[in-house]
Amino acid sequence: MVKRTSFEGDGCPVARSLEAIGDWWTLLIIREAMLGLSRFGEFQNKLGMAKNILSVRLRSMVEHGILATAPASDGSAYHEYELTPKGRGLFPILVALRQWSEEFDDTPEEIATVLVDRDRGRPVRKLELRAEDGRLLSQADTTLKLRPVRRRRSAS
Amino acid sequence: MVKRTSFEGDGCPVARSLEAIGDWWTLLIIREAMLGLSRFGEFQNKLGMAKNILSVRLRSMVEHGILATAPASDGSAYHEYELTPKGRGLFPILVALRQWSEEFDDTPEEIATVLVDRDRGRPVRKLELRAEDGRLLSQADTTLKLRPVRRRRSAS
DNA sequence: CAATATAGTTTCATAATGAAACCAATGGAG
DNA sequence: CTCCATTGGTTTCATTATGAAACTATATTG
Repeated sequence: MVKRTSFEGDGCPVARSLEAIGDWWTLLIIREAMLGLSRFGEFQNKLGMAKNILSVRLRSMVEHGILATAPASDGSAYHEYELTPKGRGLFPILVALRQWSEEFDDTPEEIATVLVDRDRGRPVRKLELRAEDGRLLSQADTTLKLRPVRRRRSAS
Repeated sequence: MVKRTSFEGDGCPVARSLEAIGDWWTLLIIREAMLGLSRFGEFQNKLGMAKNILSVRLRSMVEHGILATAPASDGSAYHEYELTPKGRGLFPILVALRQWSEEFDDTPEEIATVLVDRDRGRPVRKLELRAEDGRLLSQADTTLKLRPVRRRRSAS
């Protein structure tokens, strides 16, 4: 073993995202950040995780551009962690994970919360994958295509 | 340290799904399974991972009901791993991860593939989250609600 | 100024990961 | 039927990651 294998150079976009968020804690930290938490102690309290691990994770997330540090909004000398647009972009992943649990968990009655539409207070629909023309797609309706290699030209 | 913390009892559905698929390899194995791989050697070859780790992962996925073993379809005495409905249900998560990379990766030109609609061969749209009535929702349009605790009644 | 809270870092033990060697059961060639 | 390669693992061992607890430095509160 040299290192826990890294997927940085991999052409697979799934592998690439796992490189940044594919560990046990990162997505949970993101989830809490989306709910408004921003301070080290808040994360540590809410998640009950070891402080050294939290420290390492937060640093890594900042390096990956998922979180950014900012001076504390309450005027204190401490700083806080806030989601960048890249971090907020993880929302669909959290929703997908949630919906998978809701649909397939053996004991779904233990799930404490429901994601609702703020206006109506009604549960949201399942995530939908659609074709360009709007047709709903399932996995069987999709394929992977090699991305056209866009060669850079000297002029134009 | 006693154990790598488990999220089994947690009420958060995100944590619950991470319990099953929140490690470095599981989702990549799923991805390959969705592309049609089913044999131990195929996974090992394609992913280039250590055999002992693959062995542990496959066993865990079978235990979690994501994969099932079946007699080999080619008539040999070996068996193969195939996705269960629960496993196929992970598709939106893979799509969400892919789209996050596509949108936020620093070097998106390195991404090798595009997910297309099989009929037209055109790239799919971004995953859409909609309200019951069909309105498109962003994170800001949603909230978490406590799930009503459904008490079990003796009769009725 | 003393006490306490915040945000970490350090130290140490244990668990997970990975590479490589090993092994048992097929499957195939002759 | 016999020998050999392939498949599908397990075992062993070294290294890395994780976690609990103690420790520390700075900031805030009384």
